[in-house]
Amino acid sequence: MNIHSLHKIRLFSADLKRWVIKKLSRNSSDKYNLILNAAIKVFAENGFFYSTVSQIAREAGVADGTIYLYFKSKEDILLQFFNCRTQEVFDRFRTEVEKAGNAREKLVNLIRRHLEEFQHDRAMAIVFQSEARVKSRLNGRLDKYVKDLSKKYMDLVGEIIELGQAEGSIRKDVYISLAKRLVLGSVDEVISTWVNTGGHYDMASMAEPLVDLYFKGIGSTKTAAVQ
Amino acid sequence: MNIHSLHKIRLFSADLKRWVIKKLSRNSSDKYNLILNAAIKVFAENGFFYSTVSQIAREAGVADGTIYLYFKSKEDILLQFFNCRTQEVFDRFRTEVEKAGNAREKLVNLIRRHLEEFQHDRAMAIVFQSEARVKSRLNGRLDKYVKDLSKKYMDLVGEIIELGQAEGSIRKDVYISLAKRLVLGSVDEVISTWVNTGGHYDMASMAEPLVDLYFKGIGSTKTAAVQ
Amino acid sequence: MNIHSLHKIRLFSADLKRWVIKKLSRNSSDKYNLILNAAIKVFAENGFFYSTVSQIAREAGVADGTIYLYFKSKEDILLQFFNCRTQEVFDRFRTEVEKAGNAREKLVNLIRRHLEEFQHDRAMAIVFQSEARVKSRLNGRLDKYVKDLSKKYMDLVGEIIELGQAEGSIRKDVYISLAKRLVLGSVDEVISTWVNTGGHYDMASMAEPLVDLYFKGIGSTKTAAVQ
Amino acid sequence: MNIHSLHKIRLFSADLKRWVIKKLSRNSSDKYNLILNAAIKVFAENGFFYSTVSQIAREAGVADGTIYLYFKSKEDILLQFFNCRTQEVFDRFRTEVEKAGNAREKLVNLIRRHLEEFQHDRAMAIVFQSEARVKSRLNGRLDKYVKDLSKKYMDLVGEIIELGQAEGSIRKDVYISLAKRLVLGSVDEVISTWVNTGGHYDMASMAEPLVDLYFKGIGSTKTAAVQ
DNA sequence: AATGAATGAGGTTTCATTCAT
DNA sequence: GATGAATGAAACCTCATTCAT
Repeated sequence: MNIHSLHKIRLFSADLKRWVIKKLSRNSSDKYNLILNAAIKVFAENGFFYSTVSQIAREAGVADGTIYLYFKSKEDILLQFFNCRTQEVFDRFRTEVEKAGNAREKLVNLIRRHLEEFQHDRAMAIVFQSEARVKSRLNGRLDKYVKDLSKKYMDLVGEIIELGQAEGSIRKDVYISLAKRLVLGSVDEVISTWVNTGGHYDMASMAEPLVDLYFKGIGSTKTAAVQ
Repeated sequence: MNIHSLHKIRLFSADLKRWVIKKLSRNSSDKYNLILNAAIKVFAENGFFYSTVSQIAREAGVADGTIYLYFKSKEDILLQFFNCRTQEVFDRFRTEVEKAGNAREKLVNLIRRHLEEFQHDRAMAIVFQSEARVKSRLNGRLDKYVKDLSKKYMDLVGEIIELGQAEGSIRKDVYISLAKRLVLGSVDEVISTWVNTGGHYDMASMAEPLVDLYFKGIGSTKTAAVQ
Repeated sequence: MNIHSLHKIRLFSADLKRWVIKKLSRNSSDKYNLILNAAIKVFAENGFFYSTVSQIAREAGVADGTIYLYFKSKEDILLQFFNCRTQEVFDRFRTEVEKAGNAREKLVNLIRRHLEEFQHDRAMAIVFQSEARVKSRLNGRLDKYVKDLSKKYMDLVGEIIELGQAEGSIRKDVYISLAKRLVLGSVDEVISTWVNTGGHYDMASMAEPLVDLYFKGIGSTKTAAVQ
Repeated sequence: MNIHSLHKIRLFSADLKRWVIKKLSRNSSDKYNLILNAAIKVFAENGFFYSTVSQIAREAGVADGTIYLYFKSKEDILLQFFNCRTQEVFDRFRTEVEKAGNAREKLVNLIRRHLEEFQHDRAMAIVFQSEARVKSRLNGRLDKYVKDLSKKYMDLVGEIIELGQAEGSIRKDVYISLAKRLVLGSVDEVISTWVNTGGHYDMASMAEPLVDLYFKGIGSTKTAAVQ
């Protein structure tokens, strides 16, 4: 009996436990999501590059090789995350926007939903905030999704602003592409701050004050009027 | 003490002087910066994790081993970038802010300088935007610099806003921490967009319109007044 | 609890049984020993520091990476050698000692077995003689095993000598700790010589003459008596 | 001013001190021995393989390159140690042996001197005990010296034993080559133990008891007589 | 479909040695 | 002779991926 054997025995009981839990709890068809969720969790903890396929497999309770039955590669997992997970989320943004009657409400709904979704799934928020901008060989394909998503978001905000201009609630002389970046940038920053400080407070309630700031600006009425 | 001793002492101090001059004048900074710049360029092209030390060495025109005379590790290069490069830049931000007389001008100066600096060194901009948020083992020490810098920036914006409130140019009821995130977030987004679209247009000229947007908001005067 | 549930439970326990059997029966010991033996052979030829992991892998007929499934590092291989291989051998020493009835026979059995074991596995002998004393960073952990083993051996010899003194076959005024070093040192030297000269002659047969020398000394009877 | 600069400045004062000490204390001709001694000290601390040429240079207060003016390579330093240092020591053994009148005294003188020399220079003792047996590519040339030295020692002991037999103080039926290994092995073991336990006690005084043990053996007179 | 032992390419890093000053 | 910055070969080790079971 050597150290190697001893180590194996220790692992054995941990594995046994995992095996029982897995057998008892799973209906064996949703492996794709099981792995994807495990991966997001692992990526959120260690970052994509410092996460290993084995870690993901362990977290998911499957064998390393199993992952390759559902994903082409480690990079593909991240790709799928950006592709389908964030698409789903974005679709819910749209629904929420459509519920509102005017530009301001639409913007509040969009941002509130955005903050809610990210607040609800912190691992997703971390991965999104951390990995979306990473410059990497993934870029070719990752960019495709990230830029697409970003564009959709921008377009959605653009539509709302144009609606507001038509309604008369938003100034006609607003430089739209700048306004869009103002919105997306500040929401992004709010989420980043939330993520970096541990994610313990309620972010969604910041939607209303944020939109208020967009509309009124920080200038005093007098100043604004004078200009 | 005889003449012989005296002579020895004279020689000694001549040698000492020569030794000190040599030690102090060797501008090892040359190669340090040579390598750092090469690394930033390579990181900007491939991303930190997909860059190899050999690539950096080739770009700098030195041997692989030479890099380890100036940096502890590959990670250390990125750390040094965030530590000294960005500190230098930030110091110039402060100078620019101090030049202006009122809050609005200070904000314009800060943002214009920010955009100018990043525009001036696109590789730096790319690395900063890409790697600063990456969740990694680096984080422990990288975060130290990134968070520190971010805090300094936030504090600077905070001071400006408070000044504006004292001046009467900024509303007293502005939720300061939100306003700060509005500013940092939108500037960040402007830079990211610039980087992602190839960095071919003039970003610095967007400082004035951006600040205008902060002050006046996007809301039409009527709406703002009504609320 | 219905029939369906019952069926599931039956299947479950069948699976559980299969899983446990599989886990326990995999004889990973095979490859562990395959690699360990290959390493000992390579170490014996080149010395630990001049042996490369690739050489060991080639000798074992596995890929370089495979080695790291069974050993933490190159150093760990040497550590495992000292830990388990030499422990096994030492246990056989003890058994051999217990077989004998008196001190002299015990000493002969111990030494004969010692010489036999090393003679039987020349690579082991070489590695043991060469690497056990090496001053290195390994020392921290290597020493643990080597000193422990050395102490056990010393204690065993000490017990035998004390037994001899009780029996009356060994002088009461013998400085025990010196006598122990006499025994261990000379056996060590006999093995070293055997190793260095190519290991072609029978070492085990030297046990009896050696012990004879210990007991009678080199002095002529007359001299001994006179003193 | 970055971390790199700071580090350099810290090193500067250490270097300055070293430079002054060196200039003041040395007569610049005995570099060979200066380096050799420094190397022995470093080898004793870290072992040959974990010692770097830079460490030796620092310990000697010379530049790395200077070492190669006096030694062909790192290995050559160890070689020179075994070649000249131990030869010198061995020559003193011979002188000591010649001083004595009979075999027993000669043996005591030899061993006492041996223990004294090693006790006097612990670093030498450590390096000799640790590195002499290391199986390495050095072997080709290192062995030459080590084996030669070992043979000389063995021959010296052999001569003494033969003298003793002629004198009548040593049994005629002693298996000489075994007796030689008994002597060398036990002295070696005594030194190893002394080195490993920190080298704080007086080893030289063990020469007399050791030789006593060689002559009288451990057996009780009665037993010895009976056999 | 699921497994996980085995693979081996390729990365980071060290350090003995050289050579221009 | 002396220096020490620069070199680059070569080592250890990791881990994404494969494939026989």
